[in-house]
Amino acid sequence: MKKNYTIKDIARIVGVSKGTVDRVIHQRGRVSQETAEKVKAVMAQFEYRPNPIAKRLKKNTIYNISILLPQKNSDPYWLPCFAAIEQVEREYGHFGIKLNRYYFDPEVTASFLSVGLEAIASKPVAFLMVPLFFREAEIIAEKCKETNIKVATFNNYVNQSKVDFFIGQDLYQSGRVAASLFYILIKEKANLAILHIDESFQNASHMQEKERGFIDYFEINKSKEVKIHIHHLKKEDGFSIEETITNFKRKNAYLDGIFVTTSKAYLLANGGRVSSTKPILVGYDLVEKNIAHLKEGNISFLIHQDPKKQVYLSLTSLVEYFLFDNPFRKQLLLPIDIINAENYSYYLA
Amino acid sequence: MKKNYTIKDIARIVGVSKGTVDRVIHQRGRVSQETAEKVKAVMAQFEYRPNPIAKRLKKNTIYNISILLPQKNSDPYWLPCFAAIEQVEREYGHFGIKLNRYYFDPEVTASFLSVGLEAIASKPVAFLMVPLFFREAEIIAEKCKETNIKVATFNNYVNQSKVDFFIGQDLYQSGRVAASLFYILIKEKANLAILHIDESFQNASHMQEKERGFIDYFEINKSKEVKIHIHHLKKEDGFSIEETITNFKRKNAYLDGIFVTTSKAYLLANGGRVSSTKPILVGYDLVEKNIAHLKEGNISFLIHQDPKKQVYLSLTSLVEYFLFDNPFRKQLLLPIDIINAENYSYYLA
DNA sequence: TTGTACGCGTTATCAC
DNA sequence: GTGATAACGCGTACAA
Repeated sequence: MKKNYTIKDIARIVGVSKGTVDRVIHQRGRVSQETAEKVKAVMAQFEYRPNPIAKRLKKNTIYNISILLPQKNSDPYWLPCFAAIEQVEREYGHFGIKLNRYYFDPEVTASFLSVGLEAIASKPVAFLMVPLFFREAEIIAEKCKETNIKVATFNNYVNQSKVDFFIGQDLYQSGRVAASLFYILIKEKANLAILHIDESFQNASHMQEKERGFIDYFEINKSKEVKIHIHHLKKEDGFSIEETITNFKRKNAYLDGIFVTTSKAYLLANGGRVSSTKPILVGYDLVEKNIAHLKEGNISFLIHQDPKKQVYLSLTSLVEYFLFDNPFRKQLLLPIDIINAENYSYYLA
Repeated sequence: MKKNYTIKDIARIVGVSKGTVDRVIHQRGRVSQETAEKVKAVMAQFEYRPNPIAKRLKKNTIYNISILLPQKNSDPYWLPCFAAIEQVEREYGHFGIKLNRYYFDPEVTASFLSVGLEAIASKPVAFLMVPLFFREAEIIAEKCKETNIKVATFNNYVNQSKVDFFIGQDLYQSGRVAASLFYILIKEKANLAILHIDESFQNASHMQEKERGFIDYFEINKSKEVKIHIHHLKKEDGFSIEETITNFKRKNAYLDGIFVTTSKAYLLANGGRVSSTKPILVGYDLVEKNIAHLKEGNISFLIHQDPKKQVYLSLTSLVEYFLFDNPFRKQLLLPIDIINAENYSYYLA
């Protein structure tokens, strides 16, 4: 049953005033050698820890954090992020944490850069972004470093030396997880495809890592005979993305399984079947359309990247650092959640 | 850019003193009708929320919470719980939260009851337990209700009307998840066993729920021909548990897969193979021995019940209730995490 | 019915 | 070098 010793307790025990103890704690000098020693000894003895509550009350400063996100009407993958931001606002608003949202158009590279620069123009203490465009992200990160703004990133890799914090998944390993699922889903022989569907922007390294992990897994586990085909799919001129997909399926009807490395697995699950046996589908992300097909049995597994948790943890890491001096890890890798029709509901919202 | 309005701001705007505003907030009366109205209006307009920091500093009370857990040298499943307790202590210690640990011997029913009663004798504001013995747990819960102690439970069900809070998994659904994994692991025809291994105490309903979910899944998904055998296994007199298991395997060598409903799947994975084809194993919990067999390929999947998260969330729910009046849900069901050799590492510690 | 003053623990300023 | 004191926002006892 330990009491929390206060600065007052320490002062009383040593026989000095609070002011003196405070000067020792904050090393402001103007304290004699011997009293300083005595104060330090007593603090150590009673395990004095400054009360962060009182500290906060006294300081009473506002910490502005800017957040750069894709605008709401873009990919629904980002939707849960907004809830995380609101949650942090609720939990830490009274600690002086203010979150300022900035939105860019994920179809337009220039928008990312300009809105990003706008976001840091107000000199927040920290800046959180999803670095969809790594070149531009680095430019912004460098600007932040110049002006002493902590830079946090989530979901997409960017050169680690440029940023203070990254949270996301190990993409190589998530490719392996996908492969391990296919491994039990397929028969002794199978034709599998890795399908990179990318409607708008480039995210090459992202996909490459998943591809590498997927291939590696089957290099190591050779007891089934697997042929892996790699495809990049973009919306073809004059065709809708759905038509492009249908075209792909027609041309590749021999495939037993398709690993979709983006959140677009539902596009493959959609529409009329071309071959009599549907290919096995494994994809990413619990967006509404994917969930629907998961329930129907058209998609076997989804890998959950938990964007909400990514945002929540990046923000709370920063917040606790500013409020309570809690150091944060430079990098956090979230679990690679395996989702099927029986357990998906617990991961929503 | 909203400011956090304080009681002083409100008082100044309305043109009264802080005291008056405070009386309105806490409905202590002794305020004229019209000033009360005016104050309420202004509070609503500026979205006044009392500052929980200042509140806490002023109140300066200590909240004792007692926790009843199995002693450390029992099932390693409980180990992560201790880390969760320490984390809550670190995060909330300065908010006046004190956690008091009490340990019972899970082999001895009477120990659960006596230590449990001891834990609540000191009149904590809340009591958290893992109700391994539901009869005794109810007795303790009733005692708590009499003395106005909030009762929280985790991991094991107990009559919900007796307790204020439960966190755990939907066991029926976890049985279904296990079944859905077997469904893709097996061939067109299979003999499966549900194996309840229970070395010491009874936990009948716990296992029954998992069993029900497992069977239901195959009732619904009939496209594979599955025969399900149900076995209860206890240490036989004169034999070690390992010998009992070996004996079981010999007698049931025809099984294609075994669903172990406790954390003891490693016992089945251990030892010499009896039949030439090993049965597929799916079990529960990331205890060290299970993980080892998961890596080796002897266990296909484990379902993670996240005891650490269970304890962390039960405690923070209680804590936030006492500190900040945050209401808590009576029941929280955690995700049913699907773990295999490729993703287990992210769920440890 | 209303206003004032004090204290919670910390920090910072000011006077000795 | 050191101690006394004000202030952060809130709750409350007490004075008016």
